[in-house]
Amino acid sequence: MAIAQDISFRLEQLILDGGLTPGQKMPSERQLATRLGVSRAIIRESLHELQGRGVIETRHGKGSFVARIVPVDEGSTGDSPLQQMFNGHPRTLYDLLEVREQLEGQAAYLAAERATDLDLHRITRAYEALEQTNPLTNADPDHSFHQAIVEASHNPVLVHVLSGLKNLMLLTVQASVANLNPQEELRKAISRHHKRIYRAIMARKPQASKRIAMEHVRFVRDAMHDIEQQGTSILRMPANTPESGASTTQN
Amino acid sequence: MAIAQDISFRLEQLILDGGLTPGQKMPSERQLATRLGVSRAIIRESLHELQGRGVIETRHGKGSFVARIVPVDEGSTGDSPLQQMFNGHPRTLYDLLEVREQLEGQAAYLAAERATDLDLHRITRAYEALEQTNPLTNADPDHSFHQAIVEASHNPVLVHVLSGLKNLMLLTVQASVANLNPQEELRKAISRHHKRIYRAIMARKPQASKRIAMEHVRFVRDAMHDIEQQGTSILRMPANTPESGASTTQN
DNA sequence: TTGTAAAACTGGTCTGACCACTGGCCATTA
DNA sequence: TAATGGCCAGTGGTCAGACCAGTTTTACAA
Repeated sequence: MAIAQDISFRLEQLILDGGLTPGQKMPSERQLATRLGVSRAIIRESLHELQGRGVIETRHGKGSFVARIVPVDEGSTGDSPLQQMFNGHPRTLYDLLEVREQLEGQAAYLAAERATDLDLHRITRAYEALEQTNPLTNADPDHSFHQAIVEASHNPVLVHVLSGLKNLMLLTVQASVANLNPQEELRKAISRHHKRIYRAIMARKPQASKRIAMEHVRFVRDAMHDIEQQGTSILRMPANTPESGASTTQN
Repeated sequence: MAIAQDISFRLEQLILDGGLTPGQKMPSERQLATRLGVSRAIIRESLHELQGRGVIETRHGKGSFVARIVPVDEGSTGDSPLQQMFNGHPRTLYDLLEVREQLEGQAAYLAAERATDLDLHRITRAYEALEQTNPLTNADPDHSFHQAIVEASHNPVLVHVLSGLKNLMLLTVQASVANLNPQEELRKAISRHHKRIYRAIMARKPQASKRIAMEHVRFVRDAMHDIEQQGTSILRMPANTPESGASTTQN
């Protein structure tokens, strides 16, 4: 599929399914380009499409904003309490992972329970590809692995929600923390987690799969939390950093 | 006015005023750029906007074509890709509740753990209002109750995701099942659940809150499942159904 | 403390390059 | 002759970097 279409789809999904609320400001075009790993031209084309659909509004020098949707006939609340909560309460990566912990756990559980032979084969292939890469420098195989598991849950809602959260992460994370800090120890721990998750699912042990998957997310969450607390020095990237891979923390 | 907007306006004029008819091919982007005296980037952004409005369609390697369908004028959402996903997918309600089970559980857990005095007060007020209504005929208090709990989790991501799922339910559920079938027994069970959830949160027992909340959702899920199995007659709603209340299974 | 100018954002536009797909032309081949 | 295959020009798709034009924040001078 064309990238621009994919991007506008993801942006719309993000807006509709819980990422951004009406009136809220979207990240700048340059930020979006960086975080989604595409050029600014693509971002602009996608934004124009959403503009055409009335999903967003753009103002020179200020930014793009989610359009206030006037519901069909509802004489509804002008400002949802939700929006207020969001504005004063910047969502954090921590919040995201708190939710993901539950969903990834459930996905692993269902995958262990419902996976077909084809699903297991896909998971295996993704796992093998994963073993040969450094998850901290290249998030793609990592993502594929988790994605395969989620899809094996055979719950489209779960797939959908987790996909939305992943997009949210791309927009939220202020520079990927982990992949700028390729700590060998962290890498090994994550690798160990993957192996355990993989084995539990292949052994069709739902409870174990769930437990391990949740532990995994919690581990990543705690690690990020620690890193954030340690101070900002870690976040400084060298001026000439090659964004090779441009991977974000997939965990 | 921004050039891109001007261009897309002129292009649309061109189409509407008879310059081009539906199905007809438009000049190439490079030609348009030359003739209108702007860069190709602008042309592309304008075309994307028209694309978003459904005025044209673009095919790689071939060109852009005037869309055959006459626009409904309103920026009415045709079919969101999401909705498509759920059309013809009868398991969806079940899938939805499967996900909600996890999230409502987590919300209850966090609420019991993090709720401020104000949060507890809100929950109490919502609960009291709830006690005086029949949740099967009026979903609003029910919704408020659950909403108050979710907000007390102080996790905006959780709030958002659950809000999205609720919207999804409104789109998905073909007629609310439960409230068409006001079975006294069901009503009492749900009421009992609410009381237990309320008490567990007020007592600040995270684990218990989570467990009970999950049981609650699972109960509703199973009930719906049973009802669906019993035959479709229940799902038929009168043609002229007033969506009054439009309450869906809030539980 | 207050004003104002500079700096640091944001979106708007342009350029020129390269990739990927489509369709037609044409030589080779069966 | 008819079918196959490669070549090539045209078209949309994407990218990087540059500069212009509004907006907001910062910092310094009065």
